[in-house]
Amino acid sequence: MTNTGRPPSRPVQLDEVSKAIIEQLQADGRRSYADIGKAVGLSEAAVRQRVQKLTESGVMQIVAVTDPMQLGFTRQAMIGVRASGDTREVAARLAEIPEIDYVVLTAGSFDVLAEVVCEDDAQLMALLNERVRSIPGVQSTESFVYLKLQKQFYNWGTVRNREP
Amino acid sequence: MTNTGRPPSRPVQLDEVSKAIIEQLQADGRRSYADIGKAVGLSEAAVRQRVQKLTESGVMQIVAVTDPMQLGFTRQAMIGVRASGDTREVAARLAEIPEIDYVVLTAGSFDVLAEVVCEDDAQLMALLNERVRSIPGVQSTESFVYLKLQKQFYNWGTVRNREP
DNA sequence: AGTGAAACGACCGTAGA
DNA sequence: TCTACGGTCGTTTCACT
Repeated sequence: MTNTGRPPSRPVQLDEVSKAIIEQLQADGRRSYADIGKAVGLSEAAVRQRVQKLTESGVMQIVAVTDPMQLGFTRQAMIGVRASGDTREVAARLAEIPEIDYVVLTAGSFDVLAEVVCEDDAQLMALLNERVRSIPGVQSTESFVYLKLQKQFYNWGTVRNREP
Repeated sequence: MTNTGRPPSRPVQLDEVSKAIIEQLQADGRRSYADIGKAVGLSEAAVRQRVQKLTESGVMQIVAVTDPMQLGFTRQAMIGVRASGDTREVAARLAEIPEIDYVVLTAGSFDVLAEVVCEDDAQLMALLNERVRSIPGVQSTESFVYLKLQKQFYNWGTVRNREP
């Protein structure tokens, strides 16, 4: 169930049919295997076997996603963090914050990038000052407040953590 | 089907039961309504009605997500873009690039943030120089290569575009 | 790996509290 | 908005290719 995480010994090669199946499920994760079969030219059983293989091998996952905007989280931002010491610890601390839904360690002029989802500016400001900048090792932060999301396509990486 | 996008006239208030249903579907988007009903203490029909309402109103979506690592896309990076002129046009151009899965217009020292998913450094470099930095209006870019994804939780924003 | 068929279980519409 | 129930369709298993 849980994916091992890291590095693919050898990348999984998908044929056109599997890609088509994934596309169907990207449009609607609950589409029936029978419908998908009709769309890609395969029997229901064959589709189901492929989907099972894709999910069990950890290549694909079918999940619910929610719209933060409609739930009242109207303020989003990316926070760039510069840190001293072990940046993994800083990242782990950031990941503990429920309002932060995305944390990645990076090479570049930031050590960590974190995306926050807040209800308003006040919550964002409080979060930044009270819970982000107070983490030991955090030297400075830079915030990029979202104005408009232009494109979003779902991938997932090596870790999939629920909020703590 | 398509969500209107933007600003919630009034945020949707979810009760504990709906939150529990969403949690079930975040763990497994194909879990049956009957199973979910057992978990949250509701009949199958009631669960189905709530899920239908959540999806039709655009609060929730059930989709397949894939793991770029396992598919051979081992290089990911966030690109910060500084641009002159209309940043919306730059964002639109970035969104046309298939390897870019995430584009957001921001207020801050970058005008646009874009996440790229590449197979290797060579592809990333070519992408940056040939297709990003060549976009009219792009003044400078800064790249943050991903070392480790620490946390990821799925939300979706105002736009959900498939690759062009 | 894929197909086909039969048993089972999930899903859907409707009726009623 | 929930439960109850019957009809329909999807899913599962298995034998076969």
